[in-house]
Amino acid sequence: MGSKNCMNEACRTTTSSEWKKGWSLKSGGFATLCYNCGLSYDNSVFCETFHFKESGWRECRLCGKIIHCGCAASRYQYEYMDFGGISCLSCAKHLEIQPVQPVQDDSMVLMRESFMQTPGDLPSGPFMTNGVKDVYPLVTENKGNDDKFSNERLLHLTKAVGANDVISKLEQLRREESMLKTVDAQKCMSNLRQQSSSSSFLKPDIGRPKQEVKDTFESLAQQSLNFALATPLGSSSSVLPFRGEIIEGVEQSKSSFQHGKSTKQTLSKPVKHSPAAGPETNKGNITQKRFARTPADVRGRTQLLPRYWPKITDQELQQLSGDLKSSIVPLFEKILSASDAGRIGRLVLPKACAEAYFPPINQSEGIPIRIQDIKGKHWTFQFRFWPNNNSRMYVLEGVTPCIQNMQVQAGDIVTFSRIDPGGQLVIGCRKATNNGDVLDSHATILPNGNSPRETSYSGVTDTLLPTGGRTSDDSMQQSNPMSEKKLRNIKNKRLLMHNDDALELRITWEEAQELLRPSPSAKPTIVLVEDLEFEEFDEPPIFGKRTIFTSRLSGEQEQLAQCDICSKWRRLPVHALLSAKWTCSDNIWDSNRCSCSAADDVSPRDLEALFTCNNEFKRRKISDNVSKEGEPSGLDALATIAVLGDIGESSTGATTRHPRHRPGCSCIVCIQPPSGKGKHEPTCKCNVCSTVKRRFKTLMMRKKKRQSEREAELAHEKDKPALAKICFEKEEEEDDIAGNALLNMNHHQENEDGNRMPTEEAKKGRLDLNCDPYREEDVIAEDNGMSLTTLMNVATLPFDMFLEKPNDLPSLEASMIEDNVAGEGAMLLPGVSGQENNPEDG
DNA sequence: CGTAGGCATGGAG
DNA sequence: ACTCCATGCCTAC
Repeated sequence: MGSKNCMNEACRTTTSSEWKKGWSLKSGGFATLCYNCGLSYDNSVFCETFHFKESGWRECRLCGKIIHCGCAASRYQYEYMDFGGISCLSCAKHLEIQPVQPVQDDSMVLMRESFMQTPGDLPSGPFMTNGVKDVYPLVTENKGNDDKFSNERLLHLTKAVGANDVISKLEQLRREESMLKTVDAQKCMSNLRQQSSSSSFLKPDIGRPKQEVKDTFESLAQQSLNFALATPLGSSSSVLPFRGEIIEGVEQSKSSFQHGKSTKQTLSKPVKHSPAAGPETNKGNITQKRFARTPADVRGRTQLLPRYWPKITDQELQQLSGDLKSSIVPLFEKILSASDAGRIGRLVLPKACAEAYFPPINQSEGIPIRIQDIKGKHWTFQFRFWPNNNSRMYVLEGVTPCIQNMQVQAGDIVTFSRIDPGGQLVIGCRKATNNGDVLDSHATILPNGNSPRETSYSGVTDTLLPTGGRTSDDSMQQSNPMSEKKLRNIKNKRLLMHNDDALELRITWEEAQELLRPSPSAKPTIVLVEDLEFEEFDEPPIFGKRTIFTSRLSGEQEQLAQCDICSKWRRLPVHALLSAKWTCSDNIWDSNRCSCSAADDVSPRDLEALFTCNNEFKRRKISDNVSKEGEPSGLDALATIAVLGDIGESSTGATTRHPRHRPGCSCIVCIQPPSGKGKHEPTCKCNVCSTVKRRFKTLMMRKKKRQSEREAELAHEKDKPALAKICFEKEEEEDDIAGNALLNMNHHQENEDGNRMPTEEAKKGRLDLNCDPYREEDVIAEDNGMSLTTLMNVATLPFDMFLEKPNDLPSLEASMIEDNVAGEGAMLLPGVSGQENNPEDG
């Protein structure tokens, strides 16, 4: 590893032999620690493995950000929330992490700031965010004793907390410090010991060893002291800063509530897709977003999985504190499982939470525990555990009345908080209808405007609801023994949540796809893929303005864009690429409509029709994603979108609707006259026609290519004629099927999967070949996601790029199109005949 | 037989 | 390989 200097100013050990093996790194190998002071000498201290398996991260009470202390976390674990001290995991000795100067008064602030690196200084790595808040690693270099409020310090502060907050933060600091001076720590500790011993559940077990009881008192008092000092600060976080003197050598207790077998630290890697993750989101109105609060004390933080972190908003916390007229410390929360909400009345408590925040129990039967709800009503539960795999499973028994009283059910969230001082536990609830309720969820507004629960949950919520024992389970399993696993999965809360998230993510991604535009400065590189030209960009795409692509009956393409200022809709050329911020003045294509004073290009009536249909389309899109039953293809969707835009010239009222479509529907099906009027001309260049022709052309060319290759192979492999013939015929058959499907406007991904097993129905062209019954993932990805997205992109891109000669299809192929369309080539929309579906008809 | 209590099992991380 | 935990399953009442 070479000779290195220890980063610790007070150590500065320079040696190549005295670095010792530290924590394991995700990338393999180990961090190296200074043998002298234990500090890591390189950035490995910041590796992901480190800072979430170990406890070197804490919340800065200055700026509220998660900050790394720079300590040798493989050896030490924090017990306090200020920067002054850490506790050794092995010997429980309390140590200072900054041995240069004693920590007191103003110097504490100085030290904090000297540790803090500004975001611009951060080395690249996964530690930039932890999914909750910004993460600012600390360095241990001492920047000297310059003025606490020097420009440099202010700059650091500015970068760290945002310019608007600097003044208030400094003022807050001054208040804290003046207040600290008035606090008699000893008296406070004494008082809190009394509170602790009189608390309903903070009483130490009689059977516990004296030392443990003493430790409990010490720790309790320390925690309560921390909180008592922290509460008046009005911090938005739940940190419990400790501002007292760091007492060298004071023996620290282990966790006061840590009972039973000590648990491994389970804090997993950060959830980086948390709604509030990242600097950008942090700059926003963070109080409006539900983000995962770090647990109420360090012990909790190091042991709780992020999914249990309380995600109460500041507003909710304020309200709760106001309602209860107390200071509330959010502890943890849990999404109710079916079992939890079931009538058995047993709420499984996360082990780490139970051991961190509930009183220690040594007997399986546990103890009765009084918990108050947010209305002040008290409930008594039995807090107990079951031995389980050499471990414990903690449960609250008798929760049914409370659960029912709160009107929560499986999937909803129960929260546990603590009133400090006093330690009274508070149970609350939160309905799972909020997008941000689930940690892994994404702040996504579904395209249909519904909440995730209203969409994704529907249909499975019942399964989650209390089923009252195994009777219903049995019946379900008996009725369909093959799907027992699936049923289990559906009932699995975790899976359910993840599925929901995936759905949201997929939809969001699709939507995002629609908004992607090449960077203005990007020069595309043209690459040929299967005879098709694609533009490749070195630069990442940018997000453009959402527009609606339309086509008139004449086949002319256009798109509608809304002005960000006047909200009027403007008709623009289909090739127009708009930036995310777009106004009428940017309308360079129409001099008459380049001002907000110009009349709206689209009448309100047409707009209404447009959005009605657009919503219908999106609703169907989501429905397809959820149920996988409806099978409108991507091309259908594209066609729908395309023709939806005919609002300008073809009012929806003038169309003939298929009886199975709802009134008001003006989708591709409904606007198609049954007599065949209004069909697309053979020379039509609309998105749909172009796509079909292009795809077909590619298919045919590839088929010919394969045929010639096969013929060449056959000529060389005459000893295997039979096998070659079979292979050839199989491919030919697949191509025919693919061709049929393509011509049916229902297959837009060329099928190269030789494993597919065409059925008799498929051979007849009756099946939707998007759905491979042998590959479920194909059904999901291709039918709903990829194909649609692909086509949406196709619709977004200039079509001429792909279509060299739109009308040069061989007459044979053109006739095939017609044959298939007029014949059995039916797109199988549920309940809709193919002829009505097919815009190529004619 | 139905229900509740307690433990076991297995999927997920 | 291990822990956690949702829930299945067995048993006693």
